[in-house]
Amino acid sequence: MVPIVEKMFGKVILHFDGDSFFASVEQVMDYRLRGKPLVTGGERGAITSASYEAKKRGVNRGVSLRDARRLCPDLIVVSGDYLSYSIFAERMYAIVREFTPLIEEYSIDECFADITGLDRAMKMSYEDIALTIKKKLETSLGLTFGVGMGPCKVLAKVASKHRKPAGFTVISADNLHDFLKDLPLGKVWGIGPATSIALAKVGVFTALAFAKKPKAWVEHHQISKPYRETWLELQGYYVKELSLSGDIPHSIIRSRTFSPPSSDRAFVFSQLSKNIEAACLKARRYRLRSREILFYLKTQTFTYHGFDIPIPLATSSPNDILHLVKEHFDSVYRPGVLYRATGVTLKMFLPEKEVTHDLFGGSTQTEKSAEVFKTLDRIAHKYGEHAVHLGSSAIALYTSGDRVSGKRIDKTVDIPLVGTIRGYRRI
DNA sequence: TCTGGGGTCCTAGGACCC
DNA sequence: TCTGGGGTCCTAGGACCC
Repeated sequence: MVPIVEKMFGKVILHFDGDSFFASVEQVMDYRLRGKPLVTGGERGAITSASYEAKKRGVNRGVSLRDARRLCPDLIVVSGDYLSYSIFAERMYAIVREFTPLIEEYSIDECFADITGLDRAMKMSYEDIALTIKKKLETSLGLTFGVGMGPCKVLAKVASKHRKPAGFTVISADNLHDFLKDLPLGKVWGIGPATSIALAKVGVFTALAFAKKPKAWVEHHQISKPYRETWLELQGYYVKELSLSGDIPHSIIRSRTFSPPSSDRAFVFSQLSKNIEAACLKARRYRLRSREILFYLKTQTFTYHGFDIPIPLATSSPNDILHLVKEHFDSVYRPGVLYRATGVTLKMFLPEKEVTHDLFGGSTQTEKSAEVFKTLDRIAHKYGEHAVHLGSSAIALYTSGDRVSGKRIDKTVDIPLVGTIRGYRRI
């Protein structure tokens, strides 16, 4: 067999992957849940994470809640508590960061770390370093992690997935071939259903088959950049750089599905308003202002209708944005059409301090708004995210589906700056 | 698979310009 | 009969991820 790599690898990359992360965090936080079959995702009626006790009984992601309860009558279903999960994620990053600053916070339950050269500094083998970090994560957090080590992100990820709970796997030039030879392409990070089908059509089914294709083949088939990078990484080259944290996000998205779907204009607009408030809140947390916004309505048939609006003066105040959205809302909204979700994306960020002031007083208005929202953010911090909200978000906040809970809502589509104090949120 | 929510990145092709 | 050619910028939308 022809080796697919001739030279030894240059980089040492680790991938950490929390096992059944959400379900495990729930069990750490509440001892009564330990040792019991548990799933999270109750808030959406579908499983997002299953504990090992549940998995043993055949309850997994993809199984409907109804089937899950049939398989496992004593199943415990909880709603996702994403605030707690992200606190555990922060702790995970912090522990890995004690060993190296070169860490990519990839997702709420995963990260990559570059430990190249650390063997000399720590006077340990790379394997021992990986196991040391793994142990520290597990004892500090009370969770187990799958850990993979390889010369690049793609192979580190293949490795961490290899043995499921609490595994540690190393991929090196010696065993690369064995790991890839039976690995279906669709299981490789970055290769999804569309590309799997396309490659199957030209006779490529496994990761190894793809990795071994010559350059001429890759060029001839016009493989696009992300897949060329994957092709190289499967051979053991380091191509996909870690994106180190501290970078500002490229976009902030907020969307929410509502049930039942609605064609009520005021209701749909209000949902959008609520999303805009939430997106702006996050932008302010990063001290960013946006210069472009995209809003969309999603119909019951899963088609999206959106509108892109440039923002003349960078802002993170929802009332500024809502006035723009209001102008264009009716070029997207169609009476009688049933909508199931709205969403908003803030893009083109500028750090707060770099916002330029124009000559016509526009920026002073924006600055006043910004001051108001600074105060509101302090209130929100104390009383909960939607304690104070825009009038235009009221319907969404007080309505669940078509039923209005509590007081009567005035169904106007307007944007008064400040709404009502909504009351305390229980923590 | 009758389908949450939050992201990133890439490419084709049109608009515009000289 | 074949209408110049080339560059840059921008946007929509696809594909993928957890």
